[in-house]
Order: sequence, then C-alpha cells, then structure tokens
Amino acid sequence: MKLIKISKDRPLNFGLTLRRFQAYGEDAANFFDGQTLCKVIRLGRQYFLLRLCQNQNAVNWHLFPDTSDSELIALAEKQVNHILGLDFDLRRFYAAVSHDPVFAPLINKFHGFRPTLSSDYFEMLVTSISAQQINLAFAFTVRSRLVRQFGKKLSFEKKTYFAFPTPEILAKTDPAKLRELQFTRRKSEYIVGLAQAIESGEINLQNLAYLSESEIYNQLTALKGIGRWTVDWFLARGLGWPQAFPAGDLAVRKAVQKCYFNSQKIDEEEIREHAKKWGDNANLACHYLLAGLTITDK
DNA sequence: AGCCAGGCTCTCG
DNA sequence: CGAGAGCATGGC
Repeated sequence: MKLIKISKDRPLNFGLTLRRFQAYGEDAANFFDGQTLCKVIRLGRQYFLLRLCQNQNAVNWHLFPDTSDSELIALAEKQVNHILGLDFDLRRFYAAVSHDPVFAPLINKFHGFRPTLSSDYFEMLVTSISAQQINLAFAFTVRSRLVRQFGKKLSFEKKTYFAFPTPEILAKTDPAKLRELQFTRRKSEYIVGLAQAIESGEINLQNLAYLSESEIYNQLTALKGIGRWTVDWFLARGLGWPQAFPAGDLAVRKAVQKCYFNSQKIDEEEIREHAKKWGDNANLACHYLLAGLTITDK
C-alpha cells in the first residue's frame, strides 16, 4: 500500500474530484462509490486492480494482485497522479483569481477540486466520441456496455471489474457489434476506425504529447469522428495542458455565458477569445466554471 | 409531443 | 467555402 499526502501546499478534495465517475450514472471503467475508486489498469503487460481511497490527510492506494516490482509501482503512482489531477498547480490558480468576483466563490466552495486526467489516451478519445451530441447519462450507459462487453475482467472480493477495452480488441470488432450496444452507426465506425488506426501505426497516441498544438490537432482531426471539441478535451483531460480550454463545449459555453455575458448566446470564437485571459490557468478555470454550473445550480 | 443533449460528417448551393 | 440535414435515443 502507498500513501500520498494531502497538504495545504497541494490541496485535494477527493470526493469532488472523482465525482464525475458517479455523477452521470454507472461508469464501468471507473467504479466509484463515493469512497473508493476501483479501476483496472494495465502496467507493463499485466492487469491490476487499482484501489484508491482517502484516509484523513492522505490518499491510500494499492494494487491487486500486490507487487513489489518498483517499476510497476512507479507506473501506478504516475497513474494515480493523473487520476487525481495532482500535477495541476491549484495554488497558482487560486492566487490569480482570488479577487475575481466570478471565481472567488467557486474556489472557496470547491477548494481542492481537480480535473481528473486519463493516462489511457485511447480511453480518453473513445469516451469523448461516445459523449458527442447526446446527454452524458446516456453516453455513460452506452460506454459502460462497451467496457463490460470488451474489457478485460478482473475479480476482487467477489466483485468483477473491467479494464477499458484495448485498441487490439476493438480493431478486430465488427462495428455492427457496437451498434447493438446503441452507439450510433457512425460512432461505431469511428471507434473501430480509431482502434484500427492505432493498431496499424497510422497514429501513435503516445507520441502526441511531444507535438505542437496544431500538429496534434491535424493528426487527430484527420481521423473520422474526431473534431475540434474532442481534441480540446484530449488536450484538457488527456494531456492535461494547463492552457487547454474546450470553448466549443456546450456546458462550458453555458457557464461562460452565464457568468460573463448575462446568459446571452455567445459564439465559440468569442468564448475562445474570452478564455485567453486565463492563460495557463484556463484548464482549471474551465473545470471550476463547469463545477459551478453543474453543482451549484441543482 | 417535441426539442434538446458537454459534435461530427456529408451534401448541397 | 458556409449553411443545414442527419445521426439515435433518453430525458424533461
């Protein structure tokens, strides 16, 4: 078992950060009951169940089956960091907006809230594709069916958990099988197409982290089913870019319109322009605005 | 009932 | 090019 300390220098609101794994219904790949997050991850060539929970001023995590392999432990620790968004600089963000009339109440109410990142870029993209143009609850339902159907199974304490399906598996899958899970015909083709592009080497997702924004944008949007919105979320919650801001996102637009434009409709480019003032805090600003919209208003 | 969901592609004009 | 239809289905 490993510990990660929570301190004033690096605050973390565990429940709020992981809230999105249960706020829209079941997430079969990220099982969170409000206390413990259970996620099947791949380290090297082996699958493990990662369990993560809060205990006082620390986060406890451990792997099942247990391992003493220090390389695997280091990989797992990196994933824990991503999942909890621990690399974001909250203090810098809070300092920058502490006197801002919009953000002051948000950073107070949501102190320690962090965007959760996905280390699995394929999972990140498929998750975005599944959420295009439908309500999130339905998106989670359909995606969970995909996970149960094609994800590696792992049992622990009489419960079964599922890894997110690999590109290898989905590349060999008939899109009609995904259509049966109630993905649209198009989305079924996009997901299988993406998996095949990865398998064939047409695209290397791991390599994207080293490219410029325009190169990432060009490479990803060359794939069917991936547009600007999906790339923006990939930058924000996949690569964790501090300056990422998904200005085309419907909920983000609503939040910005509500907070800064008296709820008037503003087009995407204006919102993108407006977000520039947040600079390297844009990603955090985006997530706090969203939290304010989806949590305060209900 | 009908319109909208944390979009993207394809087809027209 | 830019606008507009089509996708599929749950929720309000």
